Amino acid sequence: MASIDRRQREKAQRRQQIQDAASSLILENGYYSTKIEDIAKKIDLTPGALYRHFKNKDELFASLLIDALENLSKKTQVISNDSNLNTEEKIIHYKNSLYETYQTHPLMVRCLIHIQFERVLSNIQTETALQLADVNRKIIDCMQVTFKEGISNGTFIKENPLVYLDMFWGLFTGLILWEEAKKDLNPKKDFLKNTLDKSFSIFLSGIKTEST
Amino acid sequence: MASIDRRQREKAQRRQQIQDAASSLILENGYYSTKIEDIAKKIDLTPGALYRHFKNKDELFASLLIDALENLSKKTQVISNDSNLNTEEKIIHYKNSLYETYQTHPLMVRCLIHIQFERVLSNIQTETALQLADVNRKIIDCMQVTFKEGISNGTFIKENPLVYLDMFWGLFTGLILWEEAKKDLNPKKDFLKNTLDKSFSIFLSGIKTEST
Amino acid sequence: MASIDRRQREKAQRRQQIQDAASSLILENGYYSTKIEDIAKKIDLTPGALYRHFKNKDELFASLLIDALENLSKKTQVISNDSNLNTEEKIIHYKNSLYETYQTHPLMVRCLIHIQFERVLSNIQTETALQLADVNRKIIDCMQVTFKEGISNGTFIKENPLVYLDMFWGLFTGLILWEEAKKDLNPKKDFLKNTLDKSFSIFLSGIKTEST
Amino acid sequence: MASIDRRQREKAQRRQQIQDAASSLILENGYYSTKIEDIAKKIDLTPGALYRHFKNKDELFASLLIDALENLSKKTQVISNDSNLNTEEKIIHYKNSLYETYQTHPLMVRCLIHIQFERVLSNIQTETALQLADVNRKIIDCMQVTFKEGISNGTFIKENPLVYLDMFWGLFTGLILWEEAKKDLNPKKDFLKNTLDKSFSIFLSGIKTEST
DNA sequence: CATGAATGAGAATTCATTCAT
DNA sequence: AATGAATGAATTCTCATTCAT
Repeated sequence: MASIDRRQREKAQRRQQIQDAASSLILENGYYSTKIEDIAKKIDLTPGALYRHFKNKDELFASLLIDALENLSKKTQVISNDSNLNTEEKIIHYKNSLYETYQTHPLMVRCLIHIQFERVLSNIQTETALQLADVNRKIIDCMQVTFKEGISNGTFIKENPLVYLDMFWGLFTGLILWEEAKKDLNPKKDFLKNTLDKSFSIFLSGIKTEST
Repeated sequence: MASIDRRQREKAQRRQQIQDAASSLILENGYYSTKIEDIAKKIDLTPGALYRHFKNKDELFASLLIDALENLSKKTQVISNDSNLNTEEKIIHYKNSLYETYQTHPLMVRCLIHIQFERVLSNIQTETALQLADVNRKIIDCMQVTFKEGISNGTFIKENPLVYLDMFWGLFTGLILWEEAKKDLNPKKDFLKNTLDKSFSIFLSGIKTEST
Repeated sequence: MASIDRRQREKAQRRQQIQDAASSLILENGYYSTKIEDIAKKIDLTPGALYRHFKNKDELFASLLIDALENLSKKTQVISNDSNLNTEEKIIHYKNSLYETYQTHPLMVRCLIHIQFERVLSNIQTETALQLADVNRKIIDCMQVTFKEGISNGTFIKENPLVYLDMFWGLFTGLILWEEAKKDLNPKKDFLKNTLDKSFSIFLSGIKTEST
Repeated sequence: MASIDRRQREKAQRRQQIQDAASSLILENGYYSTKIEDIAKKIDLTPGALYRHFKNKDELFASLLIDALENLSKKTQVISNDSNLNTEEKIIHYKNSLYETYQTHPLMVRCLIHIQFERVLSNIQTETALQLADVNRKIIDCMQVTFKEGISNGTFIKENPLVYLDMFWGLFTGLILWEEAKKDLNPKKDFLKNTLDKSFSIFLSGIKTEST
């Protein structure tokens, strides 16, 4: 029995190993340049072995995305329900969670963009696609509730909460993209955290009512 | 002699035709799904013929990007030097120019993102790469001057002008991405203009000094 | 214009060349042992070139079958409508047509069997599948009419005409299989024609009424 | 000692289990779609374990065939030597034995066809190949004797007995193929027995002399 | 200039078979 | 005896690019 447990643990570890290798290679060389063989080689395996863990390349890539989003989703729920935080603090915590997730799963944004722009991941099972859509929706819903809350309790200027939500996501995604691009040119320094913090502070100061 | 002129004009037209076809196909199917043969077929040409006009696929794609950026660069210069506009108005004009460029060259953002994220266009000549970097820098520089100007004339809160510039670009890029993704889900309505306007208005209200 | 004609002719010739190469290789080595690369090599092409003429391997193989069956279908129609032939003669002509088709398209039976037994050709377009089903049905229908005719005009013993049709086809297919198998062991002599003729003569003598 | 016996019994059972699984999967999905892993999974075994019982895939498949043919061979001998049966009855009993064998070992025909048409089982040991050829020959010989007997005792029209033998086998194999193919289209009813009986009755009535 | 068939260098995926545990 | 992860050799298919006509 214990050995079954160990087997499962080893299997899960191998899966994680593959995901890590894929993740780092995508990050290094980009999505389309990352070949199954490269991933395999990175962890001293043969390409065929990967197919024991993932049905195909797209499923492997989707799994990276799902893991990142699920991680983020959990954090978002906690923040949303935390009665110790006021609305403004929640938004700041959301931003920090996004940043943390990005730090540990830098692929999140990259993958999201690819899925959005390239009709990528065409070879995934319906179940996987649903899983993706589901976790995605959960995060959005959760944040939208907070923006609505802020409007009704007078923290934020009256406006369609969707505009705030869109600006929040757009700002985050765009800054990641932008700073990553700059990092390529000058890899020594990482200005992302600083720019993110300042930008979201401007964002908040732009949507808060006078009284606050 | 006149016939040489005509020939050159025809050649330029052909080039434009190819760019338009490439542009619309990339927009429709994504960057990686757009095949040389598809582009050729779209304008009743053959794959081989494209190579008379562009050295290779990457050069063709780079040319799309350069054209869009040059278009934007010109507009940006004009705004920057327009003494009838105050600083805030200039920012709004920049945003509008970006939006116009995006409307006529929707690939700009898409391409920028690809170049940033995919280390795409690896197969371009040094000259082309320099051209790209150059026009890119011109735009950035121009906008940065305006943000600096706003800080020195008291319109904007004192801050590193690069933060404003980054937020400006990040916000624009991110919103394009975000709204395009949503358009896929619900293609009926296009909320981009509205969200852009409101977001940049929030942005401005967040960076302006009390007195303004 | 003439050159367009020539191009089309050349293209058709190439297509035929591929079909011939595929046909002879399948015959030699069997269906599953026949690789795209072998076919290409046989006519001094590269694998990729085949895909200009056939969407994929299954489509190529299906085309062989369709060509053979269409060939047979035409002959069958002619026989069926030939008022100079009595019913018994028509059956003999059907048999001879089948044999002729088998001689020029030996794959027909082989393919039919594979399709029947192996759920092969899973990768064909709906259109191709319909084409196959259609030509198949035409042949069967045509022959069934003749058997019905024979029963109503008193040539054949009263029986479900489908039984006669099934026996006709079964006998033909089975003998091909059987004699081919024996040819492997002793390739010098070809007994098929003789065995076919005698067997169909026994078949006819078994279904004819006394009076005939 | 008894435990050695038991061990051998268990081993034989395992072997049978594997054969049954293979048999039913080949029948369901076809020869080429049946993977070692599927067979193993079906009886809660692992791929590696199968190799304790069969040297390789081809040997496993050959064993199925040999078993079926040996079963048939025994029945054929009994019929051939049964002095209570006249020649015609023997032929009918052969047909029924074939049908029974087909019912319990439906692979027989399928395998035979594959071996004949696909040069399959290329990976078997000489011994296995000889075994196959041997049991095959036994059956043929046995039936040929009966046809010869029928000719000499005046039951059948004078003809090369090989023609009768070929027609007998061809008819049986062909009908199996044909009816199985039709079963795919309309799985509700099984017309095989009826068509077989009627076809062999026509066969007999075609080869019998007037006097019988 | 244009053609378009052909190339050639991959890339993903499959699977019988092996082997350390 | 059994496990099952891993191998490795195929095999199908793709596509930017070239080149004889």
